[in-house]
Amino acid sequence: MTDAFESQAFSQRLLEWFDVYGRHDLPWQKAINPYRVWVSEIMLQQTQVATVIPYYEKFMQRFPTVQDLAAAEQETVLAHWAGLGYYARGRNLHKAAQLIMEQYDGEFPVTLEEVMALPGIGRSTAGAILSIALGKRHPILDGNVKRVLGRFYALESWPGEKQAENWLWHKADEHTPAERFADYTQAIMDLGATLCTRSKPQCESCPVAKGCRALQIGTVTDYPGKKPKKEKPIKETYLVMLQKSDGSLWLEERPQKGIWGGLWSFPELQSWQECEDKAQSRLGSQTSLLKWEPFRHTFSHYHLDITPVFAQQKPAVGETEGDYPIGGVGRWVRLEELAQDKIGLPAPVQKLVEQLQNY
DNA sequence: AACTCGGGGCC
DNA sequence: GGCCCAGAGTT
Repeated sequence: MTDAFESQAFSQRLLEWFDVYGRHDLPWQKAINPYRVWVSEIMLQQTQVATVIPYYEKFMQRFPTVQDLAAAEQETVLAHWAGLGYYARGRNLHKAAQLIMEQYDGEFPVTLEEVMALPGIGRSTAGAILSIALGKRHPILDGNVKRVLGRFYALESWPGEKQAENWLWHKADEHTPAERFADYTQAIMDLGATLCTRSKPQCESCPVAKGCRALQIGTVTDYPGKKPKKEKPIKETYLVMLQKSDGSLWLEERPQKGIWGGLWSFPELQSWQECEDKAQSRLGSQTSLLKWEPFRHTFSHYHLDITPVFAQQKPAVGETEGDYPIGGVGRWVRLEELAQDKIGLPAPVQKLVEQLQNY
């Protein structure tokens, strides 16, 4: 059997399966246009469909067009992103919207090079947008495609290796048909998301089971090869909750780079001494500091052991009630307002807010 | 090629 | 608690 024939059989069987069993009712499959598809593709990066749907609905309601998104404040955009993670996606989406307004007069670009030049869009996302929304033939290579093809060919390498990735791109292109590539793009992602899943794949229902080398070998989940693992380092930090005698809490906007970039948070400090200094400068000397039970927040690449510190200002005679302004971007916010989910807060901070409510 | 960004699902 | 997910940007 030649490779050309195999490829055609692969896409044909996949498309026939997609027509019957594929997902055709996802929110971004309605009223298809480049903007709607683009937003969905960005939200779906490293994030599952079920998680994305409510965020997508709210986002599109607030920013129905690329014009609306470009005109919004970054803070507003990030507030709609809060809880989705990878906040650079939200910042890049906003930046790219403004770029599209300025450079393309609001019309989404149509070439692979132009689309890939937009912040937050790599080769795979560009291919998905161009094929689904603009009817152009481009392969994609996301996590689903890597898994499906990695199994179909019993790839022993980890797809993160450059050689393996190049080889997969070649196969992805080879399998992309000359017609119906928008449907094909959806089809291979649907297969990976519903049948060819990471664990417990349903090979008995798979349209390309015949020809799947991993299935022939027997242990499908052994393919493609796994990422070599390494130890996560442990870092320690303090989150200090400064509360004025009127009950309001001090928030600071985090720098764009680094964890929780652009989100509002309690000040993050490296030592107890810094917490004391911070409390002194913002709340004055009549302040009691209380260490709360430390807890762990784990990122993909390190553990962060957080010690919450509660600094409460006592109203005292001879001490002014106002704050003691020292440099730094921040503001006082009432607890009720904080708990209303209006401001995008990092998960550990949100958790502390809940504890403060019950305090 | 390795590291940086995460919340959530799933086992 | 580890691994993985509709990845891309930076170093």
